[in-house]
Amino acid sequence: MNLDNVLNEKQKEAATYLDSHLRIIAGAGSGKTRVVTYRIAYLIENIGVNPRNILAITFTNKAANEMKSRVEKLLGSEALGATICTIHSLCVRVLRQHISLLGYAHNFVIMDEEDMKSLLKKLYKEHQVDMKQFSIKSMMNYISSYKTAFVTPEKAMKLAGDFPGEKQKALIYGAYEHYNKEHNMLDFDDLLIKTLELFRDNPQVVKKWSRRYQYVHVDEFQDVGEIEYELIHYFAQDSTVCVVGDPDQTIYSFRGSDVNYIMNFDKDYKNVKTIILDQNYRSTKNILDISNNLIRKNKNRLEKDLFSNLEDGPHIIHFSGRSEEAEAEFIGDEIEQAMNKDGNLQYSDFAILYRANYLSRPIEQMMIRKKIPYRIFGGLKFFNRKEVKDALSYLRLLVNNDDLSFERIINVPSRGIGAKTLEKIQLAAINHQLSDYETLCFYSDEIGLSAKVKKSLKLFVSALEKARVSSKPLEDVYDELMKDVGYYDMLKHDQEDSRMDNLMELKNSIASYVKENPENATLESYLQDIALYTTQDEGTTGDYVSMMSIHMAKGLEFKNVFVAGLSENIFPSIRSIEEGGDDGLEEERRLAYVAFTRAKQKLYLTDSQGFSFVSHSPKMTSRFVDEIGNNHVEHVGAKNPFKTSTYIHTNESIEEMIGDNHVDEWKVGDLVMHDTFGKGVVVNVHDKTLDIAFSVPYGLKTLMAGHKALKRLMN
DNA sequence: GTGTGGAAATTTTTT
DNA sequence: ATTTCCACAC
Repeated sequence: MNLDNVLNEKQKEAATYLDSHLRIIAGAGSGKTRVVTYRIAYLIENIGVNPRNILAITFTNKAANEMKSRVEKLLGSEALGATICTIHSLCVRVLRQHISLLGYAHNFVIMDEEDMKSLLKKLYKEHQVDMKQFSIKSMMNYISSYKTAFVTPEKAMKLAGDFPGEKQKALIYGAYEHYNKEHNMLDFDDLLIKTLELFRDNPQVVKKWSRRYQYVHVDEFQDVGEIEYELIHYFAQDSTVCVVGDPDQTIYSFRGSDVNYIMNFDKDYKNVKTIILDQNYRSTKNILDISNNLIRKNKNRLEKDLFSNLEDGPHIIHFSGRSEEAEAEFIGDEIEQAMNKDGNLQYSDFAILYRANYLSRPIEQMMIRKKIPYRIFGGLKFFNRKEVKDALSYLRLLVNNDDLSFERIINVPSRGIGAKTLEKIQLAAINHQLSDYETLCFYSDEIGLSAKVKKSLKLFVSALEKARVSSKPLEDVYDELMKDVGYYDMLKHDQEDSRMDNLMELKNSIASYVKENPENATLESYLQDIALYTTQDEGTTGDYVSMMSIHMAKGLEFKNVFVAGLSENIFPSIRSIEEGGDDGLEEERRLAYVAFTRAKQKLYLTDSQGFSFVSHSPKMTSRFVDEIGNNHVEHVGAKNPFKTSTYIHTNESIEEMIGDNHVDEWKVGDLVMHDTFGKGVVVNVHDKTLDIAFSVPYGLKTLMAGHKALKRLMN
C-alpha cells in the first residue's frame, strides 16, 4: 500500500511510526480517523502484522462501525480479524471467558438504564424511600459516581455520617449492589470495573490478553477516565500503543473522562513520540474561523489554532425563529431550497445536531410534514422500544429466571395478574429463596391463587418451558414463545402494526446473529451482545437527513450542518453550569466547537424565542452565537427582543454587571436587576412604567421606570 | 382485585 | 412519546 497520495507528510509519519509509543494530537477535521485506519491497514499489509494482534478502541458504537467499515474498504475481509470495538464490548469479551473467577456465572445479564431504573424503583418501595426525596435519576448518578470512584456501599455509609438522607442513599446503593450480584447481573459500569478487578487479581488473564494485542490504538483518548485508562494499561502491557485525541473535544467529563490522561501520556508510558495534526481538511475557512473564535474563549486550554487551505466558503447563517415550529420550518425550507438549487446535493449531505435528544421533536414533526426523509440516531433506540424490551424480557426470563423481567411481563399481555397477586408470588419467592419464576413453577399451589389466575399462569409457564426445551433455531424459539404467550394477539387486537414490525425486526436480528455465529449462538450470548448495541445501524444505506445529538456526531462530518436549539440555558445547558461552574461552561463550549466543526461547507445556527420550561424564563439566543464573532456571520429571521448579545455571565459579580443607574430611555430587551425580584428582561415599554419578565416565582411585573430598586445591567 | 381511559407530568450528553 | 396516577366500571 502506497500512502503518498492519500496522506500528507505528518499524517503519513503518524500512520507508519512504529519505533515507540505514539501520541497524536489531532484537531477537528485533521484526518484523525483516516490516520488510524491507514495505520491499521499499513500494519497488516506493509508490515505483515496478523489482524488478530491489532486492537482499536473507540468511544461509541457509531465510531466503531465507522472505523470497521473504513478499514474493510481498504483491505477487504482480511481486516475482519482485527478487534475494533468500544471498551465496553471489549470487556464483555473478556468477562464472557473469565467471569467465573469473580464468582459470577457465564450467563450473566447486562442491565441497561431502563433495568437500572426499574430495579431502583423496586428497591425504593422495599426500603420505603420516597421518590420525591431523591429522584431515580439522581440515585443513578450517585451510584455510578461512587462505583466508578471505587467507593463501596460500606464506605459510602461511613461517608454519610449522621445525615439520614445520605445514609438512606448508601443503603439503597448497597441493596442495589447486593441484588445485582445475587442475580448475576452487571450494569454498564460493572463491565469495566469487574474486568479491572479480574485483571488486578489474575496476572495470567492479563498475560493472555496483552500478548494477543501487540498493537493497541485508542481513538478519542481525551475522553478516557481513570478506569478506562487503567484497563488500557493492562491490555497494552506488551504492545505498541497509539493514542489519538483532541483536548478541545473533551465532551464526556460527566462520565469521568479527564483530559489530563492525554496531556500526561508521555509521563506514564516511556518513549512517547508526539505528532500534532493541525491542518484541517474538512471545513471552509469561515467555519474554521468562527470555531477558533469560540474555542479561544476557553481559558483552561492548550493554544492550538487550526488552519485550512480550503476556500472561504459561504457565510455562517444564524436564524432566530419566533417559535420552535418556526425554527424547524426554517431548517426544512433551507434543505428544500438547497436541494432544488443543486441537483447533485443529496439528503445525506445534511445533518441536524442538537444538545439533547428531546429537542428533535418539533424538527421531526416538520420533516414528516414536509416529507423530507430523515433518520434520528440515538434517543428512541430500537432495543429500548417498549415492545422490544418486553420481548427481550421474555428471553431473559428463559436465560436467567430474572425477577425484573418477570415483573415486567407477568401481566403483559394481561393475564389477570395485578399488584396483589404479584405480591403473593414475591412473598413466596422470598420464603423459598427462589426466583419469582421458579416459585411459580414449583409452588404454585401454595401461593393461594384463585383457580382462574392459576389456570392462566399455567399457560404462561408451559409456553416458557416449551421454549426452554425447544431444539429449533433461536429465532423460531422466540417467534413461537411470543405467539404462545399471546403477545402477538395482543398487538393484533390493538392494531399496533408498527410494534408488530419491530418484533419481526427483532426476529430478524436474532436470525442474523445465529448466521454470524453458527458455532456458539446461544440466547445468553445474543442478549449480552445486544445489550451494548444501541444504534440502529442495520441497513443505514439510503438518502436521508441525519438527526442526532452532538455527542453522537463526534467524528462525523457533513456538507451542511444545522445546529438547532441554540438558546441560553439549553445550550449551554443550565445544568452543566450549575453542576460544573466555569468548567461546566467550558465543556459546553467544547461541545459547541465539536458541533460547528462537523460542517464542511455550510453551517447554520438556529434558535427560537418563546418561554422555556427548562429555565422558567424567556428564551434568549445562546452566548455561543456571540462568541463566534461577527465576521462571516449573517443574522436572519425574527429579531429576538431578548437581545442576542445579552446573557448573564456566571463568573461576574452583580456589581460588575450593574450599569447606568439613572436611565431615562428603556428599550424592549434591556436586562435589569431588581432588588427584590432579581434578574429580568423588559418586554414592554409604556409611558412611565415597564413590563418586566422575572424568573419564577415572580413572573411578569409592571414597575415604575425610574424606581431606585431597578437597575439596568450592562450589555 | 383487576381493567380501562383520560389527564398530567416528564426529557442532558453514552455505554 | 411514554409513563404515572387516579377515578370508576366490572
